[in-house]
Amino acid sequence: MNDGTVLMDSVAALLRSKGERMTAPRRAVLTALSNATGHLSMEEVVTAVAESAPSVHRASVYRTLVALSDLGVVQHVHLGHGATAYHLTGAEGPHLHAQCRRCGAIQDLPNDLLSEVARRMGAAHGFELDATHVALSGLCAECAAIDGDDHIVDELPTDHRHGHHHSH
Amino acid sequence: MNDGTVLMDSVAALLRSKGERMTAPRRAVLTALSNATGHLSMEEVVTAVAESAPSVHRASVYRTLVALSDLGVVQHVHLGHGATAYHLTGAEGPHLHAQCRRCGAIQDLPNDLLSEVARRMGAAHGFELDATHVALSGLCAECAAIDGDDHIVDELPTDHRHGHHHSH
DNA sequence: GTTGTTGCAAATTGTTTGCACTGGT
DNA sequence: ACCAGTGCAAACAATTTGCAACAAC
Repeated sequence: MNDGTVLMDSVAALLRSKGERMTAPRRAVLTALSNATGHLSMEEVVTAVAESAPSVHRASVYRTLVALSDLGVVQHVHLGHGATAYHLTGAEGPHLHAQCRRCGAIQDLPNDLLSEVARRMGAAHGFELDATHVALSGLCAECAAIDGDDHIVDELPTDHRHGHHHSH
Repeated sequence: MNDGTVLMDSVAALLRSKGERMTAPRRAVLTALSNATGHLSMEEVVTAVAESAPSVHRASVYRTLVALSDLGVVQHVHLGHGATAYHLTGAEGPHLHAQCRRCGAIQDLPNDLLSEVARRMGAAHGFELDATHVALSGLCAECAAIDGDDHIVDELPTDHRHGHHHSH
């Protein structure tokens, strides 16, 4: 549990400056995101919010996440499957993400990792890469070791995100 | 319209070797994928299949795509949003994909583009990158030019895939 | 004839929306 | 007091699944 008054106030100001309002659900979402170490899936946000404010409806979490995204306060990262992870902008600075397609663990990566590639893509195809927006896919060290013995999941069981899990 | 007899036969053999069967729906899906120049979304596969075999049910396309993926005959690429694109394995050799988050266009990229990065990730984090499996995100040349003037879509209207569209 | 596969409809899962009401400013 | 934001339920969309009929082998 974090103080978070500063965050709350600055976002409140930002909201008001656009004619929007700071409300309990929005506070709850912000709290959830700021207490989280890393990234949260929709489901995780909903769960976290439910703990601190059970009356907040699922739909409001969706709407809040959109609102805060528009504001630029939260960012989202598309993970391999259909899942999306959310985190406060600048929570830990801009960085890239890689997700293990077997265990679902997310790994943060330095944001300059792809800068050379980005430059090359820009030069060759005019494509302006935004690598922070989608997670790279692959196998984490642990899973790469276990590797081919049992078959690869790819379509994860709909929610292993974050943290390392290893079924065996 | 392509011949495709060779493909059909070899897949049929592969299927039989695993106790599975070559059926009309599967042929239709294979035909759809082999006639396509690039990648097809589920919707596009369904549509293409419907043309050559109207009696084939949506659900069978889903099941077929899974079956053929397990077989290794088709591959899928996760695009920015929840969408997934399918293509025959080796249709045009392994390659990377980048998707414009504004217009949704998909760009193929040489498969060695990330090899240096992959090496670095392997060395530093033990992460075994499989870059062909998820599309990179960014802005294509055209959209980068238009750029910031109207707001970026990101969550695409559920189906601009493939080919360039520019609403204005 | 056996059994993998299909078509269909119903069940899931994930997200959005219309609307009357509540609460921030 | 005004109107953005909320809770709720219903609408949507996308995908999966149980099952009887069917067809590949």
